[in-house]
Amino acid sequence: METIEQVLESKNIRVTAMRLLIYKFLAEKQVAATLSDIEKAFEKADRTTLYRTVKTFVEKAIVHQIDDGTGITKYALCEQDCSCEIETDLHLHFHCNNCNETICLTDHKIPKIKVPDGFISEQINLVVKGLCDKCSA
Amino acid sequence: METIEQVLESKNIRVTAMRLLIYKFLAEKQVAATLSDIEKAFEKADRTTLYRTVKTFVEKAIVHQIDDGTGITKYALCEQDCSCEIETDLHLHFHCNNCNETICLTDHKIPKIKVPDGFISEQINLVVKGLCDKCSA
DNA sequence: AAACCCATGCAATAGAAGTGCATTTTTATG
DNA sequence: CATAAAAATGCACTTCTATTGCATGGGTTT
Ligand SMILES: [Mn+2]
Ligand SMILES: [Mn+2]
Ligand SMILES: [Zn+2]
Ligand SMILES: [Zn+2]
Repeated sequence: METIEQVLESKNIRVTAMRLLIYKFLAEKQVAATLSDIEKAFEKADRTTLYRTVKTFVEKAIVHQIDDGTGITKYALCEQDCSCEIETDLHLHFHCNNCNETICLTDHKIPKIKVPDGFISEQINLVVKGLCDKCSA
Repeated sequence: METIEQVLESKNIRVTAMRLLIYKFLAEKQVAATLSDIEKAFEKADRTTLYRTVKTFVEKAIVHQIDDGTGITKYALCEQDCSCEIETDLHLHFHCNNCNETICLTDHKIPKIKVPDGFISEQINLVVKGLCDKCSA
């Protein structure tokens, strides 16, 4: 089992207190977090620091960025050995219209999508909206 | 062949000069338009009017709203008899990473997506990014 | 003609995202 | 250990999209 420090170092991310805290926050959260969620969790810290920390995580590919259509970017830790870049590895995301939370469905990969002749597919974003398991009962 | 006036009236949208112009603008455009595109096309008109006109069109379901992941909402006329709401009728959208335009692939319906037990799917947003036919050559 | 509804215009606000620069903290180097 | 360099953090400010309140005015209805 890798420690958080090891995860960060393996991606050439300097270990700082703030980064450890944010990583842990994302790891414990079962749903994708907005920057504003992170702000609320760390009120002492400056917004810019949180913003840049998450940005670093995204650039170094330990966090992926989710556009669920709400207009607010969400973030979630990548799975181990995830290759966010590779099209065939991407999972789909579910956004609950009731509780407003967004969940990574890491076991549900995106099916092959056909595009017209002449078009070249590089990335795919697939978001399903509806009711999550907690809200559908 | 329905006139624009008839289209609007059939959806209980009052016909005004502005609305006819915006409808025509969207009809002639081959790609999805941003509010800012519409602004540039009608510099004499107030932004709010354009905003509310498009909003009306969306609410009355003659225009659909596209979130292509750029963070800027795009708009495109619905196909005739389109039912934007119904999951099975939705087409996918293509966003070109080069020319930055977004295109409705109205002939490419979204495949059936499986979600985990307990989740209820109501809408699906599928955006493919890459190179469009004009940019891939 | 009068009353009313609704589209339009203007001004202001909200909210997310991003940037420049000063300061502090960490790391590297002698 | 002392010091210089590099990187992270904090604060202020900006940009850009989206949205709302309120006044005005044109068209519709009675
Ligand atoms: Mn995810
Ligand atoms: Mn479309
Ligand atoms: Zn829910
Ligand atoms: Zn293109």
